[in-house]
Amino acid sequence: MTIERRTPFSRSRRPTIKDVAEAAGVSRSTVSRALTGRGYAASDVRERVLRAAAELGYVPDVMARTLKQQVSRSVGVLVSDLRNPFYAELAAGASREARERGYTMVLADTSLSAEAESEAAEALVALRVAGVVVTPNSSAVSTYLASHHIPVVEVDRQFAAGSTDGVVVGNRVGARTATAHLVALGHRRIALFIDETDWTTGYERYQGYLEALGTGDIKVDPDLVVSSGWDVADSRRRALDMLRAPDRPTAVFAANNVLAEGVWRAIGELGLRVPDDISLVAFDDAPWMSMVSPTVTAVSQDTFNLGATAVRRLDQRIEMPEADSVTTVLNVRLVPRESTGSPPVI
Amino acid sequence: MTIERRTPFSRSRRPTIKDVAEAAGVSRSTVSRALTGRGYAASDVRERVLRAAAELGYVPDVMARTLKQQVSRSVGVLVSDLRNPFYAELAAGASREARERGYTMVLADTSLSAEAESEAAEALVALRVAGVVVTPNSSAVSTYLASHHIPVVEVDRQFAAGSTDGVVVGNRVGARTATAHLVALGHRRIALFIDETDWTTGYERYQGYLEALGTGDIKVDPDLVVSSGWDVADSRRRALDMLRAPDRPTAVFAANNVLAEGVWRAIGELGLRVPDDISLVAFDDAPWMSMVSPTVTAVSQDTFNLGATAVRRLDQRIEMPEADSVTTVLNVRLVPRESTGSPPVI
DNA sequence: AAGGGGTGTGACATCGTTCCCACACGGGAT
DNA sequence: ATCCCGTGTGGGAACGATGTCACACCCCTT
Repeated sequence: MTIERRTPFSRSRRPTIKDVAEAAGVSRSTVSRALTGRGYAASDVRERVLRAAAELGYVPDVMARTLKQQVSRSVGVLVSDLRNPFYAELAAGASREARERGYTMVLADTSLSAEAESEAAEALVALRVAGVVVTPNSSAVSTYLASHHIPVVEVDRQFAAGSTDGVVVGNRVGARTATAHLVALGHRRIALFIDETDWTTGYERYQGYLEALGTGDIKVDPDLVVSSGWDVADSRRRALDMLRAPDRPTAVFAANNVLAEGVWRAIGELGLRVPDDISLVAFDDAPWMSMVSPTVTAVSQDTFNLGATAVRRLDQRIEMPEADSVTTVLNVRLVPRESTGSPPVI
Repeated sequence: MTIERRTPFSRSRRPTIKDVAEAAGVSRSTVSRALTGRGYAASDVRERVLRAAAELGYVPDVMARTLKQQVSRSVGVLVSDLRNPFYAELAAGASREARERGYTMVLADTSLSAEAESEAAEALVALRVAGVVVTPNSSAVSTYLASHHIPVVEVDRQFAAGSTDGVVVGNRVGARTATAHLVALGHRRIALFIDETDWTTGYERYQGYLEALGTGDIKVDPDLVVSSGWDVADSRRRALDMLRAPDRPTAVFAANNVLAEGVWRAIGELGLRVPDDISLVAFDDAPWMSMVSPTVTAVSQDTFNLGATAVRRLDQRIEMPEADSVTTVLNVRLVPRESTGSPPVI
């Protein structure tokens, strides 16, 4: 006679499909069929299985399921900086859409570091995610993930247009509209603050700026185009330098919300009146822009939708891996506010 | 003679440990030992294995590993609303700390909905995460996860203090300090805008408010305590009502950044001068508060650190599941700005 | 009575990894 | 010569779920 001894963990072990099977008095296969709804299961048996599963608090192990099925229901989302409301909102949109489509979202903040980005990408490969949405810092991620046959959607900016899907906004049009708005008000010395012009985002906003100047018959002054760093402090410093000069511009177009904040702070510190002394228009409408006084004219992008659209695109790509890659361009909208007016009369 | 035919997928199949083993001419066991560093492996063999793995672009399958080892290296993070800078920053902190400790982060935005929260919790159980950080909306999540033996850290607010870990800020002290600041300036009609008083956060901020009034020998006027909804619009509406009344308060303490925004907007719309007509102090220092004019006095919490600390706590809990539960209280700091001054003389 | 179809169930291999165990080899001690 | 140890390697059984396949019914038809 043997004494059945429970291990100390038997009570605390997570119930598996086997436990449910025993409780319901059927085989594991039957439990699987009853719970997933694939294959036969008599209604009374199904009933019994469901009850047993509920009683035990059984939750199928996604790991085991994915391992067996070789397809997972989670997506990776890689954003540059959650503290920037732009990325936060984008992530929020991605989160909502992912949830709606039954994906779990693995999110990493890559802090604008290429290293963190690669690390995160590798983790996503290891997790066998079904796809990845990324605001890329280089072409490395897309290439790497592509080599592992993981669908990628680049969002906000593109490094691998043509070979991977992208969801971006009308950067060129937006920048052109913003600059043209200034031109129409009579400005001719219009500065551009921009972080990079290598990425599609920066490049196109730059082009839009140039186009608007061209249309207005304004010669481009290279001194008025500032390639600032990526943080508020740097942008502020550069803005202080520029605005202290005697031949300062009468208007500034800041190519994103961070740069805009730097310029805005510099303007405040120098005691310049907006828009009487200087006009300001920003690309990307951050919450503070409609709260400060005067409010800041901005090109507004539907950032939440940007994230949601990216996940939607990713889902479609997962469904149809072989379809041609698509770049979706979302519209932007100029929101005129108080920070833009006629240039000062000299 | 047979023609070897590659299946269409042979090139695209992800390399497994078996492929590495064959390429290196050793067994799977040896590859595993060489790559993980657990167990013997001659240095030349290790070398060969490493090279083979790199060449094939082999990335171990986390699913399979977790399934075998029964412990995962990912944590779940459940936040209420990524569009609120408070939660975004908290998530950013959690993300950084998770990365540093070698966890991948599964994040879900629960949109303040109990249903989304439960759904997300179930997904996390299915994923067999090692632990969960949550800004809870009810005690349900903690209870549910506890029943599955998944460690939980409640952050910002607590529903299961005593049985689960928590990381919160000094709500009572912060609220008392903020209110006392107003009292010290001479205010006696001080309104409180608060969303809920059922949750620890709201309850304690309320208590702090009461304490400061008590210390200042001020009778509490229930009409001045507004239980507003959770959005800007509602808070604004309530503020408009209150501030239009003839016996309006001379100061408002808004218990979070959303309520503060509503009140701030209402003040602006009514054309009241701050702080001459009315003073405003907020709990939770959102970016806009230091940008608007006049700047807004606020109780600042180190939100990023809140998220980071929560993950750190979770990691410790995962290491020592049986230790007593701990509630960590982070300090807050009153940042006096321009929105608070002496009450108007009647 | 034999056959056949529909219905329902269970055995078992499988996914990719880990890790316990067995074992092989060489050298040193007895 | 035997034993034992240290070093290194491979075999094979798990982990939990799925799904194919075989098969056992029962009822109906011929």
